[in-house]
Amino acid sequence: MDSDQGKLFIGGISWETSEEKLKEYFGHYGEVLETVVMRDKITGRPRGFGFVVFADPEVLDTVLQDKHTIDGRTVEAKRALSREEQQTSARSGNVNTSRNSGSGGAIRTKKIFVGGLPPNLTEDGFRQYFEAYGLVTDVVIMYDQNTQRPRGFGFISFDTEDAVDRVLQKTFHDLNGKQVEVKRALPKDANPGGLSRTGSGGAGSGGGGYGYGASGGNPSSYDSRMDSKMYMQPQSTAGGFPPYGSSGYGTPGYGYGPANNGVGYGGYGSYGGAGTGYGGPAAAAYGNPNAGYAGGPPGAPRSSWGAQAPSGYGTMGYGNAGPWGAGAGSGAGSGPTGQSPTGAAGYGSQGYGYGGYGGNDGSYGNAAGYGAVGGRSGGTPNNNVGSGGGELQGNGGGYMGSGYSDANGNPGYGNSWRSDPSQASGNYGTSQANGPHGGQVGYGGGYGGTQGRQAQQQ
DNA sequence: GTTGAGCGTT
Repeated sequence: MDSDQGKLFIGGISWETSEEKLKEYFGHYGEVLETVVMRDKITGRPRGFGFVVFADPEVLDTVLQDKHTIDGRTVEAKRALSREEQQTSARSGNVNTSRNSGSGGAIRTKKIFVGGLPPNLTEDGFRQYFEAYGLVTDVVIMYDQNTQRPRGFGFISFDTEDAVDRVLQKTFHDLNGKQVEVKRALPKDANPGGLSRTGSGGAGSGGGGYGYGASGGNPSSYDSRMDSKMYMQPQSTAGGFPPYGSSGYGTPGYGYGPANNGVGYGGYGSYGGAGTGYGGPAAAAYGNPNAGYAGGPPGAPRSSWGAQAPSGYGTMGYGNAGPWGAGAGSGAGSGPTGQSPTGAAGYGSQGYGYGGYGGNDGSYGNAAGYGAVGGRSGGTPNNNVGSGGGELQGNGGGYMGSGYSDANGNPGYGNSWRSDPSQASGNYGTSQANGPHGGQVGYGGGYGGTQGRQAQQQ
């Protein structure tokens, strides 16, 4: 972590040792930017350790080789671990590795948290300094609600992530001789939890959903859409979304994603709700991704998620889930847990969503289109269906009816589908099972088919 | 006594 370059952890210090003392002592090795002695928040009693930050990280090499005795105690100096590393138990000696901060990182935001602000700093002064890095769209200095005293931190928003990256090139900035520390702003409101509810609840969230989908594969666009709501931040909060992260989302961006997803989904959900509206949010991506998923909720597929995740996710099923099969859907939405298991449900939903989607894209307008789709999907995945699908499409006509049956190939959607777990369609089937949406189900299937079609036509 | 703390409208 850049911010921790030049930072030493000093353990075992005397309770008598102050920041000043540390600074004086370590100042012999080089310029000390900051020292801190950690104290108990409540009692104020020193906790026996602190930190020293050198302007020049190379000084550490020397310091680390020496023994240090301060205030009569032999203290231990080590490279400071970043908070992230602390929690992840990444204990190797090299501190600067697993960090995604800064330019190279996948996570980007437009807002920066600025700590260590001098009390007398004005927003103007604050802004003027950062304007050197890009267009500043917002400046905030926080004050205590009661005392109106400056709280020592604030925020700077830029119009581009690039500007943020530039600022983050270094952790400490000198505002007229004062040192401030910059970090990416935390998600103010990114609570993984309530997502599905929230999202699905209001159709209004649709907008959010949109953004999401779009950004799905592409972290950068993310913020722009959700704006103030979500900020990704590399640190501890990430923990909040363990599942995702672990699953493969792997990249930080994704990990966070979940939170977002919640939102995004919501949006989708609304789509589904629309029922008619197939609208289409869904994306082309579906066809493939879903299939994979649906097919094998359990084991293998998982990995696939990872890869496809970006696109697929967004769209997928969450949204749908909401509307449709409440049960399943919500599960997925809620998230983390839902992942694999829910996946099943969710997927099914997805199918739906797609369907709708496809409808839009493709044909759209026609009901027929749907029908066709339905058939299609069925067909594609399954042998039998195949034929059916084709027909349907051609007809356009029987959207639901024909489509469905065909797709299933069998009367019993749910069952038949299930029989073919491996297939994407299978999932759809499942979703269909939900019932109300059965019609939609058809869609889902149709969707996939449609896509193929379109492609062919084109 | 050995790995931090501050995160939002003004």
